[in-house]
Amino acid sequence: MLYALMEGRALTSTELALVAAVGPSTASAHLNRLKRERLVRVLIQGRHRYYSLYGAGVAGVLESLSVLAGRVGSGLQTRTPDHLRLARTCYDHIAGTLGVLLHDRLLAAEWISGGDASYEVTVKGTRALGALGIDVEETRRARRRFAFPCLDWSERRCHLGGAVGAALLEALLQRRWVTRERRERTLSVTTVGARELRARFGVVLGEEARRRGLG
Amino acid sequence: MLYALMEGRALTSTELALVAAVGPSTASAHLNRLKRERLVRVLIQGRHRYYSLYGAGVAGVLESLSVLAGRVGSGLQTRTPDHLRLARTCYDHIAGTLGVLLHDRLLAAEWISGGDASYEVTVKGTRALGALGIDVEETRRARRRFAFPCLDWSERRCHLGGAVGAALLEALLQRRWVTRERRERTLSVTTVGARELRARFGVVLGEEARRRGLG
DNA sequence: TGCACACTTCGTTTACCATCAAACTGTGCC
DNA sequence: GGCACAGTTTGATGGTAAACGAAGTGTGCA
Repeated sequence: MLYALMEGRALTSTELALVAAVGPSTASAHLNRLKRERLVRVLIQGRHRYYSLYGAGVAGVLESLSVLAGRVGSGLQTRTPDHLRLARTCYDHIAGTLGVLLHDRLLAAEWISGGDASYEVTVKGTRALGALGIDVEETRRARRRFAFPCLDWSERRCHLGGAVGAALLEALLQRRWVTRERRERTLSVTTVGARELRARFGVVLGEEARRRGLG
Repeated sequence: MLYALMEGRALTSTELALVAAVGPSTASAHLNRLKRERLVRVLIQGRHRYYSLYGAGVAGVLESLSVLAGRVGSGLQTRTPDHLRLARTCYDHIAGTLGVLLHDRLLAAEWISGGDASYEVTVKGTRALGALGIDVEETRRARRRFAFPCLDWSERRCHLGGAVGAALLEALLQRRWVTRERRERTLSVTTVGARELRARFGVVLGEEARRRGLG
């Protein structure tokens, strides 16, 4: 949860529960404790509770801890379960190997452009996404960040976040190119999905075909 | 155990068991885990196993954690041994009461200026430090942070970190105004040092004269 | 007014981890 | 060789904390 908050955005308790892959009641207990110990602060707005890191000090410690864990573990730090590494959701968009590959292809094909803090969707991209049933102009009107590079936890590279990323996930789910696993953030790529992703995006998930059987 | 090792001395597993108030077998289990995770290293000498922190990174994280906990814990935090409180090194610069006092004097005398994230050395400061044998321009070329306020673990106030801080410690050691204690991060102020620090910086370590005898 | 939603509180269960005693390994010393 | 010491390994035990479901509170929207 704390690392999720490192991105700077304030997250609701439900979102944090998803991130941590625990139930809402469990998340609530944890967040209460974190609040009591002054590691997070909470902003109540209507029926939402927005949690964020308490201050720069906390962020600093987390940063130094992660550096230590990274430098230290040498081998064993990337102990992310395989099913989560391959394809999963990050909030409401696609993360994991699949997310990163898609992101890179979108950039290479010039569907999106820019970088750093935010992306734009090109004319070419608008047309191509339209063909997938995504209305980019409508997406643009959502009251949230439009498109941005979101650092991938397991891959340490970027995938596509924001309203466009969410719309893309929606579209892939709609067409059943990917499906959600129950009670997990894990995504499965279907047989059709694997073919289409390869045809349309040039994305090949080598290990995917094998693993999908395992669930 | 880790905080006990923060003093710099290598401790045996029995000593660490005493510190943690657990049985030797429990301590052994914990130390094994810490070793596996590269938080401590062990040096086997005869039938003794000397444990010490794995590196500066670990010490840094512990330091920052304790600072954070200090803000948090409210009551019970300042149980720092006196010899460490007075004067010690923090990586390669001066910390403890002496470090904080020096820092405050440097600011007040306008040898350094700025604050927050980093300091500059003023013209006046460049001249004054030059008189101590410190070439500020050369220091500036070091590939590291130049000068910054470093939060002091025991004092909860800032001392001077970075290349300038390191150069200052070097200069004081060179002139034997302070000396290193064996196997510790503790620093001792010599008789000459006490006089000079008072004359040149207006720094008075009231308790120092008394304590220095104890070593 | 009523329902959906966000989130919390409560009570229970379960799994895990810390701890210890006892037995074992290895070193040093007489 | 034998004893004392330093430390580890093993197996058993108990306490605790993490997790969940169910029920409750409060907010927003139709």
